Amino acid sequence: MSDLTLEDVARQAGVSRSTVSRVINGRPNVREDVRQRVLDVIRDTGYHPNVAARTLASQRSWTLGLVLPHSVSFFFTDPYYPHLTKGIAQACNQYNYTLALFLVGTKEDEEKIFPRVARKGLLDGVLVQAGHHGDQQIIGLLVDSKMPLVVAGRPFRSDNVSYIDIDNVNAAHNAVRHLIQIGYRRIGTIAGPAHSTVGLDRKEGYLKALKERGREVDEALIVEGDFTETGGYYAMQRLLPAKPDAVFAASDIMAIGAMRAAREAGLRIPTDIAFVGFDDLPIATLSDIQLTTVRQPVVQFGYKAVELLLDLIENGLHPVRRVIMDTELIIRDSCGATRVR
Amino acid sequence: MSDLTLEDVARQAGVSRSTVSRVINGRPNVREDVRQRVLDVIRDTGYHPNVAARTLASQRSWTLGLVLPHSVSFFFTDPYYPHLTKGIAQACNQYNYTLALFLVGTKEDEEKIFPRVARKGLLDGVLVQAGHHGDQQIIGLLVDSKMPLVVAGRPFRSDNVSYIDIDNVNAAHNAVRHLIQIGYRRIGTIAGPAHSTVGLDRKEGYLKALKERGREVDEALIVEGDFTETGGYYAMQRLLPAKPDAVFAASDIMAIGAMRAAREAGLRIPTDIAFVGFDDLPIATLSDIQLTTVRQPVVQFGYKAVELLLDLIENGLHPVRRVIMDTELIIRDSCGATRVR
DNA sequence: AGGAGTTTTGAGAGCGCTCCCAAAATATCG
DNA sequence: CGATATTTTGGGAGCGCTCTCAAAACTCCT
Repeated sequence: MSDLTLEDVARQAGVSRSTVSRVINGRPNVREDVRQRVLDVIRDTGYHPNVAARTLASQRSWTLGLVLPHSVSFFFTDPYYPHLTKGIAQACNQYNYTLALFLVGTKEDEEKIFPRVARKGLLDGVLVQAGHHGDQQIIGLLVDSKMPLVVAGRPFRSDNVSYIDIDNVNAAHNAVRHLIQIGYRRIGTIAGPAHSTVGLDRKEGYLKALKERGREVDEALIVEGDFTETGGYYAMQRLLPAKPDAVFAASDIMAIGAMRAAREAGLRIPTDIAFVGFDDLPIATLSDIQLTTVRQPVVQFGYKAVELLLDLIENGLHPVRRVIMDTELIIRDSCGATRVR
Repeated sequence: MSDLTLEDVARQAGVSRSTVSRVINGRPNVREDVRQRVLDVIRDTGYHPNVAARTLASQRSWTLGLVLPHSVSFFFTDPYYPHLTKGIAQACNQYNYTLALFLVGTKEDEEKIFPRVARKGLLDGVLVQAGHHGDQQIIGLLVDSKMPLVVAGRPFRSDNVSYIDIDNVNAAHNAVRHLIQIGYRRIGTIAGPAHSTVGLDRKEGYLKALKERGREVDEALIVEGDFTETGGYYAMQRLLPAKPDAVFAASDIMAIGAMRAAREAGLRIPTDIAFVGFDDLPIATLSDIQLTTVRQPVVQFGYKAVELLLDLIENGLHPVRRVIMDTELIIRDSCGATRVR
């Protein structure tokens, strides 16, 4: 608790500031007995280096920023984000970094936050959750400032930016192909918003699966949701008149909402209508009917994103890195594959 | 982008470092035209002060820490926490503070995080989400270190610590009284864990309401959940044999789980069994049946917690502050009050 | 115009650390 | 055993800012 300085420790250990600094930073060229003596003093006094001083002198803050742009205001409605945050926080703990969280709520927030984030001195690197048109500004700012940056999710303009993503097209493709194979004829989709790469990619996968089998694409079977439960609910209501016998939702939470709407309309799942979600969050197994869904490794995704960022910090921004993580289709009850058809 | 320093700005504006510093910090005693000149240079150059240097010199980091101890590992299962975080982040943005997030996952995390948090230099103040036995250690550490500290939720030992909470006893009391007034006879509760103050307080409110009406307390009608959906589900299954006609759940998410169990057991809500939750998160209105619940101002709660912390930082740690926020019973369908009985 | 009071300005000393460099101590070898 | 190579150590400058204090520049009186 004492406000000890390096100096104090040095004096007590009978060595110089430099030596203590070496010990603290685990650098070589310190005689073993001296190192031990210093370590003892540090333990006894409960000394901890002053972060600000260290940052100033070394130009390294050991702090990473996580920016959640306004576009992820559904941070609070989609459990995906807490899980992602968990992975990120875990990695930060692991690598002894502090995590600074920037939740952009309003335009004014942006003005306050963006300069802070883009400026050296506070952050060693930044993670941005993106994939939305509106996120281009902060990404551009960060790229220009040469701040080490990893985007979680494919950004719209991805030249010169390192990002980590899953293969959304492929994952969606697999999911829909599965529905086709089971034998569904009228497969609808609740897509994500058109201004998000995730939404676009998953829809593309859906279309790809249909076309591959020579199916005609019925626009009435494609509706857009906003990655919220309520959004899924209303999307489903719009989808209902087109009489789908199966629905691929671009997120679990929308699938949940959609199933609610289906049930309200008197449909039984999966007898009357099948559902496949995306994410495989715990919530997928909590509804009355177990949701078939695309599992993506959310927590590891966050963890990996941090590791990628550290790589950029250590080894330079170029060449730009790309990481694509694997997904897996988890078959449960809601798609009807588990019962005889 | 440039790595400008105060010095550079001063030179360009033809003044001294001190004057620029005054301008930046909005201090008086700068001639208006000089101030303007400096401001212009700052704008033109895009200068931003180096955070580390400022922190070192002023002993103020303009950073607040949010510690989510291991006990809130359900950070990821209960939407309460994201909402709380939102309020906290909003306030930080508002007051120009940076928010550092410490998610304690494991014992090893504690060892890394606790010293970092308790040490001056990184944080100006700390917010701890608590109310769990296991949280006493970090609270004690922080109190000892004289770090400005606000606990969100009543801690077990609250002497010498400033905290913010809602009146859980009273809120639960109201909710259960409401059920009694409607006419339910066998009111059960799914309480929170006994090692949490929230769990204890809400249970106390439940008991208080029963006793007030001279009802006998049937231990079979009291089961414990863990603030997860699954926990609520299993708790309800244990409760079912006792044949309750109404259930007060200590959180919305547990109420959701409990209702799922009730439905599976063939009970209709609220005809056969009524439910009241606690929190009034958006999720309360998303199940097939609208949940009657105790509304607590989660987002404002977080916001207020930050304001309280800033008060401690500005005006000293003593006297210890206590803030209790109001709750409100929101009557919807699940309690059966909206239909004739 | 001169002096007291007030406001504005700048010099300089830190804040607590890192890191370079040279000096001191130790090891190595012919 | 002295000369050279190597390792260990400490001094000092500097990271970019704040803040005190005294000097300089203005006010406002009489």
